Amino acid sequence: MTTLLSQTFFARDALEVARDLVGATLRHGPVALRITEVEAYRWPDDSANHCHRGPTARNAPMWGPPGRAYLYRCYGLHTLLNLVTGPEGEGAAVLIRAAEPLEGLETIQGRRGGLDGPALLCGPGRVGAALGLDLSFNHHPVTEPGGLEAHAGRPGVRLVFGPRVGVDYAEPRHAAAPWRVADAGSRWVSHRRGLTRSAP
DNA sequence: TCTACGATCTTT
DNA sequence: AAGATCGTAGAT
Repeated sequence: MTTLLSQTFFARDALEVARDLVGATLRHGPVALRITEVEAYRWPDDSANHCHRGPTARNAPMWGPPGRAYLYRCYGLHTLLNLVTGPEGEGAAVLIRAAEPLEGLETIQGRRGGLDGPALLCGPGRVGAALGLDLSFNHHPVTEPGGLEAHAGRPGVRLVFGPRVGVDYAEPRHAAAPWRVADAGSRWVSHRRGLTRSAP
């Protein structure tokens, strides 16, 4: 049996939540995924964060209560899933970058054109596709039963850290910050290069 | 309104 | 190495 993560769990600094989300489970219908790689988009000092320039229509979910979904469309085709962190009124979230399939493999493969192996779930666009998400999931509470849910996993995962992917537009100190977190022992991790044992 | 482009992935 | 493909931000 598993338990839903609480709103309190998400009401912390994005980096802390990111560390604790690795190993947790995402569920949506027949699909269950074990989170293996995430990135923290922190508040207030993070120029890579979508909220860095203040509220907009797109980033509205990030300013809302913790434990909600923030989805956004990237490059016109990929739907990227974030989980909102920190207290309401602060714009922070954790991007889900990769996961390992636990249940619903056939459903995932159906959504991904029958692919197999880590290519199925390594990369944030693939995670969104595997879970069958779209922008209508914005604001959805993953701390409540029904629809997309986040459940606690087993603690004690060995973690590795590194710079976030695709944030070269940010200030160098933010682009280089080791705010990407992954399961050291998992093969379901994208861009393994750049990850080290040293915590930030 | 208009324009440029992105927290990406696939194919060449 | 480049194309797909569109919502959004920032400019006008």
